[in-house]
Amino acid sequence: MTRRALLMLQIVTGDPRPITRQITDGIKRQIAGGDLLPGDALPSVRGLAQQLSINPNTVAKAYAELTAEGWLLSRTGLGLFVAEQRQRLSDEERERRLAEAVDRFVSDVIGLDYPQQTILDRVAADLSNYETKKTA
Amino acid sequence: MTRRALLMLQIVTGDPRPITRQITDGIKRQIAGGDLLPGDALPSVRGLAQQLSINPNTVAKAYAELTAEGWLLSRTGLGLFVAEQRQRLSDEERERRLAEAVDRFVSDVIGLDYPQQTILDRVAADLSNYETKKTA
Amino acid sequence: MTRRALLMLQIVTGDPRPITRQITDGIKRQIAGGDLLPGDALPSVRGLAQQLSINPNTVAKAYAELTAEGWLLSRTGLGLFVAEQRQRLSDEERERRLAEAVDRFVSDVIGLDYPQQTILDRVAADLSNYETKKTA
Amino acid sequence: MTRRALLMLQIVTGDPRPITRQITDGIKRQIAGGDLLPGDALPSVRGLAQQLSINPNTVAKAYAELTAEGWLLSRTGLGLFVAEQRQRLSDEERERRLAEAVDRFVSDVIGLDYPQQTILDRVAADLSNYETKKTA
DNA sequence: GTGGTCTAGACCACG
DNA sequence: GTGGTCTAGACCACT
Repeated sequence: MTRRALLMLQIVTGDPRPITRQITDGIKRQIAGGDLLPGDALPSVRGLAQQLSINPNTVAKAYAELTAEGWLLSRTGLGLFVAEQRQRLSDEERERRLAEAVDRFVSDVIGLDYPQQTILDRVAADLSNYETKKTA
Repeated sequence: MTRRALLMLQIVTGDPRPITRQITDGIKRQIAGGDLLPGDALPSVRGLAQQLSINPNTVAKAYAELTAEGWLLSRTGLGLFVAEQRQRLSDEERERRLAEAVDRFVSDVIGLDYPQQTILDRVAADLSNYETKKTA
Repeated sequence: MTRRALLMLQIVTGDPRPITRQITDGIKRQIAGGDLLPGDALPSVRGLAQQLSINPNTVAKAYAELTAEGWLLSRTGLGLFVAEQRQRLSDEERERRLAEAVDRFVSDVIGLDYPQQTILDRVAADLSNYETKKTA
Repeated sequence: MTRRALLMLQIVTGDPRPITRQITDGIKRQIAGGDLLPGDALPSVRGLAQQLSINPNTVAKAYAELTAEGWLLSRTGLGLFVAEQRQRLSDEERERRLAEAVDRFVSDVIGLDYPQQTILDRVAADLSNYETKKTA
């Protein structure tokens, strides 16, 4: 039996991230946080597009990216489902991506004049939403 | 007396960041890290463009952004200098930028499957390069 | 100095593969075969679309897939370039993909009534186009 | 005397192949491997559909494809049976299919960075499951 | 009904 | 000039 996910997503027009990114980020977080479990069915492309009042192609693109990255699994005619999570990337690639993300993040927050600890706390707070739920 | 900065900058072709961003990031980090001091003069647009083998327009754009954000100060006829103290952003703007950066960062590293502590350590390590130098 | 690649590609309408796949396959083979070297610039999206008489979006999609898979590197405003090849996938993922490809291939050729050796020779012939050139 | 085949088939949800393809592949392999012999009766459309918990239309479509390709033989009122000998495809068609399969396979495994010999060994191993049984 | 592909054309950021 | 995003609508295969 497959659960049909509700997907609490909302598109924010003022968000600097492109719509596709907002969708992929939202879904990744829900999977990482345990709100979406492997095997769960996602809303249909057309359905989510209507719900968010955006073009179906935009949803399809977001879904395609998540599928390519191994988060989702497409079963033609049936729909899209949350995939079993597995380690797809090599250690070198993971390290490279972490380094890149850290570099970008630090460049972003430099000059905002926040104490280092404040920044770390904020990251930890956001991050811990996922660590804990996944192991629960 | 004004120091004429050397600007140890290099454009990395493999870097996903646009060139403008690479320049602004590099300069911001050098100022935050104390390698560039208030009053130091920056290389001329043409000079830096030649040094980096890129289009002068790109350098000019990077300088313009840094000036707009208060990192640099233009003294007409003399060139650009590191500003005495940066123009403070409003608290709302600072908070907005921090939240956005954290959000993006967490989305980037989710799914890389690193322990939370590892991620925090990496951020702290990069961040502390600047904290310490600034207070020194 | 960057080479601007010629890209001997042609779209075959009778080909069962979608156009996007024909493009990605063709480029992957040229990279794997050493006809395209890291750093080489690819034809522009619009240019290749015109050359192949297809929609620019189709080319863009093919390029985007190759970029996501690490074959190409996008430098906004400059164009797309052949990336340095590195091991992006974990050993488990590589093994999984190989197994899947073998399984599909065998299913495809079963019942064609070719001797096993004939099939292997054909695979070897195609495969060796790339192995040898890469090490050369 | 006709044997009623058991058909050790199972639909794998994680499989990227459409369900119809999973069925046809499975049956073809069992025939090629000698597990299903000419004259053996196949499970009814409804029975197999129920056994696999899938839509009867899907089973019917798979059976229709196999019948069209000469693997199965329909005896009206009695059901479907494994054909005595498959209808031979034209040499041109066989060659076309082999070339297409090889082309696709090589495109799939390029970039996985396996030594050519490893790939060939894997294909040979899978392939020999059928060659040997058929000649035995 | 489902997702996937392709076309067409507009708009934006970067160099 | 470059690629990237989004919209709109047509067509196909699979269930």
